[in-house]
Amino acid sequence: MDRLSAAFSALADPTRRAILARLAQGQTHVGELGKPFRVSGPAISRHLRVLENAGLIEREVDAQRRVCILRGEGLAAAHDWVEQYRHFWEASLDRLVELVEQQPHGPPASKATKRPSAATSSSARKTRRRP
Amino acid sequence: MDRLSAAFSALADPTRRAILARLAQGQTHVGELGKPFRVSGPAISRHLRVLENAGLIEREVDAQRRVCILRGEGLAAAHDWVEQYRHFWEASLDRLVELVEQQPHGPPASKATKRPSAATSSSARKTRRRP
DNA sequence: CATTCATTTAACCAAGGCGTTAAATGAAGA
DNA sequence: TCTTCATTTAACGCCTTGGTTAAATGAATG
Repeated sequence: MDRLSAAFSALADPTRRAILARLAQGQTHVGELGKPFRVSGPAISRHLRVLENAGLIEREVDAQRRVCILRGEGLAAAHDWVEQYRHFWEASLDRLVELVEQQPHGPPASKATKRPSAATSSSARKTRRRP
Repeated sequence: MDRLSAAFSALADPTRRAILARLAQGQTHVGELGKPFRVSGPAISRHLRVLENAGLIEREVDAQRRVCILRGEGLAAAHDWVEQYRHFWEASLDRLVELVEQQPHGPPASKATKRPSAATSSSARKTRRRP
């Protein structure tokens, strides 16, 4: 399986995403990682293997414990792939904003009833297009 | 299955990613979409169903043809999730850049042998952190 | 109306994913 | 060394996935 597919596949599981979220706050050992979930040890162990194979985490031996560390680089490829499509959802949000602003009872502090271009109105979103 | 998991799961297949890439250039019908792949019609049909259930595409009926349209908004959640981790891979790239710049035979036009902070050297990457 | 084209549904199979419990491994500590 | 703790491996079951072929559906066309 290619690296990109492996990453997306690993991210498709909520438990694994939660594990990554936990590791984002700092490294921990396997037992600690498994605590929040009502699954057996072996199940956690396999989730970690999946994450490791996808290049999203790394494991280090600390005596009888195995410490897991987030490897953010593994997410870069997935990020870049999705990033290519950013303009598609921003474009449709622009259309939505336009539509709302065209309504007779538009947003309170709105000065214009219709914005001139999609590029300007896309700034309505949290994740902005860079200027 | 939650929406985020569905999106990541849909993206985990190279054929489906290729279909999305094709749709990014414009809408097409099913037959056209399936041409590049050596899989049967039903297989393509099911890939499209997966993409549709994940909210990544939309299908419209055009006589005997079914036209597929990319729905970029479906990628926004996946993007935002991964985006949270951006600082992790940028941080490690910073460390790499630092390491390279510390070498005796560093990059030609380099002025300093060691950069002061991670934030500044992260600009070495294509996908930049916003200021 | 019969045929053909485009696509989906049905039925099936092989492979893989995710969970379990039981057993193996290996370091720490009594 | 014997025991205990932390984790992994092995072996099993179940459900999903991705592919196939054959049949159904439904619009277009002769």
